Amino acid sequence: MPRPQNPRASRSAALEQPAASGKGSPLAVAKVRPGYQQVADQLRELILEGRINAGERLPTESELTEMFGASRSTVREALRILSSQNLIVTARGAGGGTFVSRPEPRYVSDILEASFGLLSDSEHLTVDHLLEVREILEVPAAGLAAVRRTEEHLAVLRSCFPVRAEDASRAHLFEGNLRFHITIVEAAGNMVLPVITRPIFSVLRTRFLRDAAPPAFWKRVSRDHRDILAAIEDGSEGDARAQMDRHLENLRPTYEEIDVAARGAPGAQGRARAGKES
Amino acid sequence: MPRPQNPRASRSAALEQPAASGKGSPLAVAKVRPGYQQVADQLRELILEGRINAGERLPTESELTEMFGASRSTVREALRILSSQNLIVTARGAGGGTFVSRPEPRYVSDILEASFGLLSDSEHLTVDHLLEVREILEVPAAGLAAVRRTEEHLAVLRSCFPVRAEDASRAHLFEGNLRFHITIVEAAGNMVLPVITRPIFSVLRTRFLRDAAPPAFWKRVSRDHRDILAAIEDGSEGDARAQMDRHLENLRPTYEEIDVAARGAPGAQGRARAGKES
DNA sequence: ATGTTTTAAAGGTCTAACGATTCGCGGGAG
DNA sequence: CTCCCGCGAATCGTTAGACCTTTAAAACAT
Repeated sequence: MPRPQNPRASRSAALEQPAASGKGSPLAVAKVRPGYQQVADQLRELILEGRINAGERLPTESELTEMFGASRSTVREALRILSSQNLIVTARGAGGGTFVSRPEPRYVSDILEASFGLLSDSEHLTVDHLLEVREILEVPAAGLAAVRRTEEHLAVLRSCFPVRAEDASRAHLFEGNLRFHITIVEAAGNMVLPVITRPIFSVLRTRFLRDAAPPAFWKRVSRDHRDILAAIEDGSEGDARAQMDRHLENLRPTYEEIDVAARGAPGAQGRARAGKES
Repeated sequence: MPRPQNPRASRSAALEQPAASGKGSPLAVAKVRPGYQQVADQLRELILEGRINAGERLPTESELTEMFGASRSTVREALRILSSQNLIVTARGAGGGTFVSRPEPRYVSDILEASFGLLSDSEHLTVDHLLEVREILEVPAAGLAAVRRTEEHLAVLRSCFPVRAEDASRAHLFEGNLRFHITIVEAAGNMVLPVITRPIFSVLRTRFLRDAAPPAFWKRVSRDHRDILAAIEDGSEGDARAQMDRHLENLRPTYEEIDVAARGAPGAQGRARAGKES
């Protein structure tokens, strides 16, 4: 292999205005942008400005082709860009077309998860950082949840405990764990919190915890959760914060041990393998 | 206009596995997915799994065409999807090709900003929620910054104050404001914090504050900032938290007044207009 | 009325070029 | 020998046109 590695400039694109005509060199010019980028930028502008409202239909691909003076392929590539940013959805058939998407929080979480996952590989995003963010977010969230939770939230929280010991697989245990914490941040009544918390949770699991925690760990988690739930049931903000804080402190050592072990023993898991496909 | 509105199902796509073969109906089948989605999904998998590392080159479009048994158009649409998720970058010319992108935190912020902006329109994401998240994030961040800040951070923070009164335009004032807060969360030493804080800041400005704040507001901001800076210079975690908390409480009324005013007086600004293009 | 067939609109896919950009190499000028 | 220029190849960017598939609604038959 002849060093493929790093090509030329990074050429950000994606979410930038073509402008950049500000100060600096008096000969500042805009870099050439591919047609599909220009089309995508303009359409995104229209959507973000609210010129086309959620649920409304965009012109057909043929019409866009005419409007922009570009070929259908170019227009379609622009539409793929927008659709992968969840700004539009497409439907085939007679009443079909391209529609401005109603934003769904779940999409944002998915994107964040992919991004954090990559950042945790190459940039300096460590397990400590992620746990720190969990503390920053979930401790206040637990406090708010104690005040704002509904009966439905409490019901879900009570259902997050393993029913029969040893029946639950690791995956199952983690599922309950995830649901417990996500429900709490949802009960805090602020949409932003679950959107951010969920991807951090996922990354912590897939890249760091990796189902390697011992049963004792899950025992402790279960006990902690009971205490947290009790505080939230009581509606005691301070107590809920304290319990959540304690809980997150408790599980930090396990995450760090597993992380260190994974680093020490190479060839353990998934990332950075030299693929040898068929 | 014959009611364009909401087409059929939302058809999430984007970041899902084709699987879904689990429990539920015994006749569970996978929905038909367009070719470009399948190609994008597979390539994304390869990248996220680390089978292809950052900076490495993917096969050329012609090779992918052969590998997937799809036309070049289809492959290219898949590549556009991945590039808009900042997983790849493309370079033209001889040594060119498609390269796995090194993730940059800034991209994540851009995506979050667009997403939060849309959510603040149609979903229940209010100015109160955003301010609440700022408190949750920035109060602990200020505390951490007081402990972890370097001299460089302090230098930047000191440069964020308006030099001459009335010289600074609203945009300029906000720029300094933004830089001050972002620098603090950066000084906290946790990459995740600025990534999340920046888009929240931007959305608060563009959708709620809209440069409508009176000079008295900016006076107060400036005074608060001085107090916060002093606490961070002192290295006093508790003090820094307290000052930041107070600051955010101080500016809440202004945001809310402007928000209410904008709602009360229609036709004020940008979003939700019935477009009438040429 | 109700069920079936036809039709037309729209996105999805394919093919086959040609254009534009960039790197590296080789030849000519100094 | 060195430097510069230009040429060619590799690769993405763009176009044009055709055909397929899906879907809703209109037309038709029962």
